Amino acid sequence: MSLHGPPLRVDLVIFGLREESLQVLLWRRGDAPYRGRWTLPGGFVREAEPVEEAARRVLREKTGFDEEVYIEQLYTFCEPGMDPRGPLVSATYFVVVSPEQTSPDGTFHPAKDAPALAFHHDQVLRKGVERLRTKAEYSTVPLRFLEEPFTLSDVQAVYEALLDRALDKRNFRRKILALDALTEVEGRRRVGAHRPARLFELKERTAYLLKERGILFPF
Amino acid sequence: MSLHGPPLRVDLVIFGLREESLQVLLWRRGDAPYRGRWTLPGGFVREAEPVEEAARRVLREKTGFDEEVYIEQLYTFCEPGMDPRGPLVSATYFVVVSPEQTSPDGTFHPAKDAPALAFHHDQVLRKGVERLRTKAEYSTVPLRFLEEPFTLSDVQAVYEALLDRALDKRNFRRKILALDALTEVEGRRRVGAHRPARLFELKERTAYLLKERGILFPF
DNA sequence: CGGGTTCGTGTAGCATTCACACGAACCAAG
DNA sequence: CTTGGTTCGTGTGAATGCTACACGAACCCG
Repeated sequence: MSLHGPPLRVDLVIFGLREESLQVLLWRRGDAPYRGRWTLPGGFVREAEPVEEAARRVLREKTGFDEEVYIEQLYTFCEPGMDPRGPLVSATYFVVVSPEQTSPDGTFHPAKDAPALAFHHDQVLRKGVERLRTKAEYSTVPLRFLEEPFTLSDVQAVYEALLDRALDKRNFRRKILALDALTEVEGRRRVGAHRPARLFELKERTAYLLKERGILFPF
Repeated sequence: MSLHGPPLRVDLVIFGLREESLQVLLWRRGDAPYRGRWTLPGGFVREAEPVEEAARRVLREKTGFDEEVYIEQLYTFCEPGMDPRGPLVSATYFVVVSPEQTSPDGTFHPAKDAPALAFHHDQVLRKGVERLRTKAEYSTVPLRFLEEPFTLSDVQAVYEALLDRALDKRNFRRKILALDALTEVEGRRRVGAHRPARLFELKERTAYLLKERGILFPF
């Protein structure tokens, strides 16, 4: 029974959508070990700081994203050998940002064929991708990739990117509207010489899980 | 950036099924603080010990359960004030045991209307119950409540207990068998003056999640 | 005012889900 | 050995939900 434990870190898997492709925010390490390798953004938890708060702080400090993001705990890693410098506890968080939230110092990489990461971060990224995929099937979390207001075509594009297949337009709309998670707002979006599109917002930013026979996909 | 972090513990939510009611294993604290209050079983992680290994060790040492149980990480808690003695990281695990695995030193309590727990353990228990409920809908984890071999009526009883409602016998059997997760084994179970029941085992103990349109319930 | 492109909408066939009832197997007791 | 009581084990039809599919509407630009 120890009076203190290993150093406690938070590491973040930050997902964004750029040009219809799922991307993850990476940093390049400046120091040894793993100098020059890519890592997930992260940092140490301060004394008497709640972990989740630390995660939000790191998000703010290291990426410039504001607090209007979706964040949830992903998994906690602690195995000797994770970091050559010594034992470590790494609490990881899963973050979804919209393109509006910019000015990260890191750079976004496509989530498939991301480069090999330092430390245990490959493992973390894999877990994040897996989590995102299940969220895409059962929840409205993917809507957090969008800035409000958005069109139904925007929404469909998000789900198609995450599920990596085309979806039928009419069926998709029926389904997503049946969730009763969107509200139509005033105005239309007009772009190019096309019919303008209706605009929507999330009804409640908190209701993410679809209870009650709420399996969204498959189609 | 600290050279060490707060002490690291594991705390366990251990579920069992007794007489068709979901129960959770609790200990009574002998020392201050919270002397005499109920807690989840747990313990500190040793130096250079992987957390999951610590969880299995605690499970073994404090409850006598063998390693043939279902265990997965639940959530990691770390907020100042969780423990009056000081800061702490509590990695929690979710465990399902069958009635066969006995000789715990703690005692089982019904999961609904469990007594108020010490520390942050009420929070942990709530999270565990919630996790179990979703597992009951999407996975075969509930089968781990049973000892093998079991009858289909046993299986139905487990799901009915977890979902807290009656299920139709014929539909249930069709559905559970369609998962192709069970294998029939030799022999019958005969009990009382009744028609004997066929016996089954889990086909693979590792395949828990139902992919591919695998929503088990609702009916 | 005509062409090009995206937006927005209904239906019919098919598959899945649900509701529902009764004979079979067994043991115990008479 | 027959009867009674209880659990085991099984099929079908109706309703619901899912999927596949095509075309007019709205707009801007040239």
